This record gives sequence, C-alpha cells and structure tokens, in this order.
Amino acid sequence: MAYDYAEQAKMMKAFCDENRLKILAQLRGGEQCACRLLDHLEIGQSALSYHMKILIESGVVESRECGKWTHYRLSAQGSARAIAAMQAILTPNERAEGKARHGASCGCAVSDGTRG
Amino acid sequence: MAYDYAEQAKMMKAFCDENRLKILAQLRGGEQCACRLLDHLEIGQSALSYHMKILIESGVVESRECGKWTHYRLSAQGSARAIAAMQAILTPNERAEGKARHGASCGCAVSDGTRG
DNA sequence: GCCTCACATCAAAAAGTTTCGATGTGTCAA
DNA sequence: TTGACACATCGAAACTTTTTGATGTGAGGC
Repeated sequence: MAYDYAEQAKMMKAFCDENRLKILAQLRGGEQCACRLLDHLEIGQSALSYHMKILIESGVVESRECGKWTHYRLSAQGSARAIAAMQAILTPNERAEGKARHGASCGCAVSDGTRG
Repeated sequence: MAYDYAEQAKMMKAFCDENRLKILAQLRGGEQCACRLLDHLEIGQSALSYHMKILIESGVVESRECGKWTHYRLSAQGSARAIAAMQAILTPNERAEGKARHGASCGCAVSDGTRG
C-alpha cells in the first residue's frame, strides 16, 4: 500500500489550501453550481476553475454538467479513499515498532549500532 | 467545528509533500533519529530540518532530545486529530443535504431559484 | 578548553502554486 | 443566427514553498 508518494501527495493537495477547504465545506451541504461556490469566496472565476480541477483530479469531488451549468459534489468513494489513505499514513506498523537508536544514555533501544 | 480554514490547511500541509510522506512512512516503523531519516531521502540536512519543523507544527510528529541526537515519532494524539479533521471535512452535512439548483432541465432540485 | 558531531537557522536561489485578465468553447433563449 | 451566459484554458504576474550552502548552537569526547 502507498508506495506512490507523489500520487498520494497529489490527492492530499485537495486539503492543504484554504480556498479548497472552504469549497469542500460548502459541498458538505450538498451539490452546488460553480457560480454559487464563487459567491462565498474571494477569488475570481478562473481561480475557482483551477481549484475545482485540483479537487476533481484528487478524486474527492465529482462534477455533473447540466446545460450551461456545472454542479459539483463530494465523491463518497473519493472521500473514503482519502480517509483510508490518511489512516494508512498515520498507523504505526506493528512489525517494526519499538526500534530506535542512540541507546545508552537515554534509554533508547538500539537496533543496529551503526550510528548511536 | 473547523471554522479556521487557515489552521486546518496548515495541519494538512503535513501530508501534501512527497518528502514529508516518505518521512511519515519511515516513522510508522517507530522512532527514528534525524540522521537515519536523512539516509532514505534525497535532500540535504537543512531541508530535512525544515520538513521536521512543519511536521511538528502540524502536530502529527513529536520529537525527543537524547544527548546530541533528536528522535522523531508519530504522535498518536496528533494523528487522531488529523484523521478526525479529514473525516469532518468530507462528511456530508445531513441538515443541508439534497439542495441543488438549476433545476428544470436536468432533474435538479431547486433550492431558491435565484440563479437557475 | 578545544574539537567534532547533530541539528537548527539564515539568506538567497530555484521550483512550484495561485492569482488575474483575456480569450475560447459550448449551451441556451430570443 | 446572434447574443448572453457558464465555465475552461491560457500566459503572465504575484506569491509561497522547498532547496541549497553557510553559519550558529549546544552536547559530548579528548
């Protein structure tokens, strides 16, 4: 799992910009068209379009065309994938847990002695 | 919850850089000193120091000084907070769900009619 | 004390992201 | 078929992040 750090970093980019978090917060309330998303942000139309592209590429947002409008909504699948990825990133790995170095003076366990 | 988007974006920055994901992956295997983290990355010592600072400020990593060495490890609390935040960001909000606009031609429900 | 090592900090350069205004594309209504 | 609208795309400017090499700080060994 999770060998492609570049891919994973790209997915996480959805969440590390203030405007994108505001957009996601709006989408929690249900599907919205771009023009309404724009009402609540202090950016121009082309910047919104740029952020929506990032959100869609990261997989957490889906879009639906409806005549001249585009509606955006949270993707349940994408959201589940993002949450699972984050859990994986932060879950200690049982097999290797407990090995540290630079032991003697501070009570660390030493794993191989090449440095501490 | 989650009114401070800037704060939240800052926390999520921990996860949106490839080198930081590699560092976190190493820390899943247990506490490590900076020199060993460095062995597995293609960056210099000062760049590692910069990334560690970001990881610590975001709360997902803790450090422990041991003589001249510094050991880093995942913070269980910080990790739990990050996961909870991401779940909050991606969880649809029951009360408002189901309201869309621009209805007629594509089967959308219309919430107030001011635009579609 | 003096030297070395581990890590932090700094300033500057390099790389990447976000914004803007202008322009392009497709849809709809008149 | 023309015009207006919604959104995407483009190139350039503004801004932020990341990297580098140099230097600072504090610990430990001699």
